[in-house]
Amino acid sequence: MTEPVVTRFAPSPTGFLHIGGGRTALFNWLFARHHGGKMLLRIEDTDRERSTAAAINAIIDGLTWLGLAWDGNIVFQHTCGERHRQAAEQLLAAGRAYRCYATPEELAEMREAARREGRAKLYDGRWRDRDPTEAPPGVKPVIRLKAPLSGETVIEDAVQGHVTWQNGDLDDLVLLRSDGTPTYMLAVVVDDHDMAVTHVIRGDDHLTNAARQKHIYDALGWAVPQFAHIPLIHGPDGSKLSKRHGALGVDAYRAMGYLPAAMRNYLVRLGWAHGDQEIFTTEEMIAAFDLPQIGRSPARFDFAKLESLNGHYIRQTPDAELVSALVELLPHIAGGDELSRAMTPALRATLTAAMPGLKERAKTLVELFEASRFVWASRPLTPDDKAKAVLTGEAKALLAALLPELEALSEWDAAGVEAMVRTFAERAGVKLGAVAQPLRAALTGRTTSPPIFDVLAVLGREESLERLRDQAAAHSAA
RNA sequence: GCUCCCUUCGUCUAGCGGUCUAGGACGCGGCCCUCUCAAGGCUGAAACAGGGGUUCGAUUCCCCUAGGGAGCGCCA
Repeated sequence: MTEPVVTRFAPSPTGFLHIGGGRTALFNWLFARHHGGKMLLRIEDTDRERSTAAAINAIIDGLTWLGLAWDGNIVFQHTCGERHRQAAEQLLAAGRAYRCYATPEELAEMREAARREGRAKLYDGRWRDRDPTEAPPGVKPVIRLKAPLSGETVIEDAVQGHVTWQNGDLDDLVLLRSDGTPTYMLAVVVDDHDMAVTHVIRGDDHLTNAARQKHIYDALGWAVPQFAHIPLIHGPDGSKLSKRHGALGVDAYRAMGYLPAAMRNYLVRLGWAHGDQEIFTTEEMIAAFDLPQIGRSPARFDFAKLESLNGHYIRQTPDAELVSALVELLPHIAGGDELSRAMTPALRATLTAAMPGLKERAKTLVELFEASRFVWASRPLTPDDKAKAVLTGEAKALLAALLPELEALSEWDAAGVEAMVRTFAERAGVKLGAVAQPLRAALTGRTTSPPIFDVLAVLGREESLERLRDQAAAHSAA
């Protein structure tokens, strides 16, 4: 029998959920689900300064929005300090660790010398075998691990393969700081062990840490979990994603109008593939996802592809659901409050009716919002420049002639209006476009919109006619 | 500087020694559809970083070079 899979996502609270962290969480989640295991969530909040409640909530919100549910209670690393200290003491007692009294100045010197001489090892081990009675009075020591001096350390990484380090290049890391608090290296190892984590899936910026952490596992006599170091996400220029590339937090993507399903689909395909398949439902992702197919080279973030995927998911989303998503996003969209204020059950119904035409044309919810303007704009409309250009004297004359015929129409639906307008255009000896474009300009104030007969149907008889009358009035006034 | 990792179309990738005249997707060009814009359909341009090996045979295996990335704290 195989042991149950336990993965974990362990972000530090920095104020938002990093998009790369989102992908790491997704991979952990998919792997756990695929194997019927669990994904735990641990907040690495040993840096008490940065770990505000708001920063922690940002992570929780981000994961929730992405639809990645963790199992069990959230573990807050800072609450495990006593256990970490205990582990360090245990190593000290076993002779696998020692107290080091080197001063910051000495460490700086050592670092400098190492760099100058081209050595990888920074700390020279000066307190490793020194008699503790030689300890300088009044200096609070740190506890360092007695790392192996010779041989090599090998990590069998599920993504990176065998990765080998010469132990001569790895030095004695600090386990416990002089103030008695644990370092990240110690805390991670102890927590992953205590949480019974079987698979550590994280960014490959941690790959070198894995070698050091293995030393700690070995000293403690614990089994090393299966590591999987996934390549980082890079910006379009090929360097690690950072502020200068723009959006870093998943909250920013949410505000830009991306759908969680699209984010998941985009993120999972960054560094992972399943043959030629591009579109995955969550179920399909879970079924297909596994570690061996993860690539080893970093992937650049490509907004164009994300947008394309998002457009696909928008088209796929049922109309009422889309309206809900849009309404929820309104507070985060510039100008969104205008629609929020205008919102009524009737408008919501109209908006829903307009969705089939709108969603076909939007790549983000923000675009959907912009394109929906004609639905809720108040009369008289102010046409944009392109629309104004369409409304030539000739066009206005056509609309004026069309108006009474529309007013006389008994049935008001897309097909009926279309049949009528087509006949009208034929009679007038013009192409349908010559009537449709002015109609669009007058009814939406834009030159692009959903099919014009759908617009007429969505707007309804009264609103449509009023907008056309507005136009006629402006025409005769001019 | 040192350690480790990476290298297929512009981008994400398929490929796991012969099936490769290197496939898909996004983006880009053209055509079709068409009331605009999309969507959709068809179609075109576009890549194995370079050099050595190994092999009957390398995109696939090994080495070197070049380029790129990450990590080198009493941060996480």
